[in-house]
Amino acid sequence: MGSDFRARVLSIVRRVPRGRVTTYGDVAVLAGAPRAARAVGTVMRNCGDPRVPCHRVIGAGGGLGGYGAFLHVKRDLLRAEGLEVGMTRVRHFADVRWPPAPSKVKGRGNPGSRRRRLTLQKT
DNA sequence: GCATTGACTAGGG
DNA sequence: GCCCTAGCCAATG
Repeated sequence: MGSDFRARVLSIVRRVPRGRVTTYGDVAVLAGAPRAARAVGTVMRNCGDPRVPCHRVIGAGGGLGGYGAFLHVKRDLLRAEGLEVGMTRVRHFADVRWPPAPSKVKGRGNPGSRRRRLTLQKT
């Protein structure tokens, strides 16, 4: 395997149960790189593994994200799994999200929580 | 080995 | 609620 990160990401995505979805950021966290959400997208693009349900990986907030030139296919696949998908968003996102948000665990290191101080530094 | 790109994310307007 | 900006990481040229 080229990169351990890539294999790890694929492993996690494979564990996503049918009828559920996860975000690039979540996969990145599970992969051990909470800031590598973008890299996760890169891995997905070159998943190279048909058994990896890369279509279950969507963007933060329920956005479909991307699927090359077959975004409509991704939308259809999610709908086929019983999910309500809008034009560019997945409905009931919080309900179908995976993994289920732990209530006891508070140490949730969100990716890029506060990387920037202010955007008004233009002066 | 450096520079650019991309299926990302959150904040601010 | 949509558009733009800033930062991070891995892959590709």
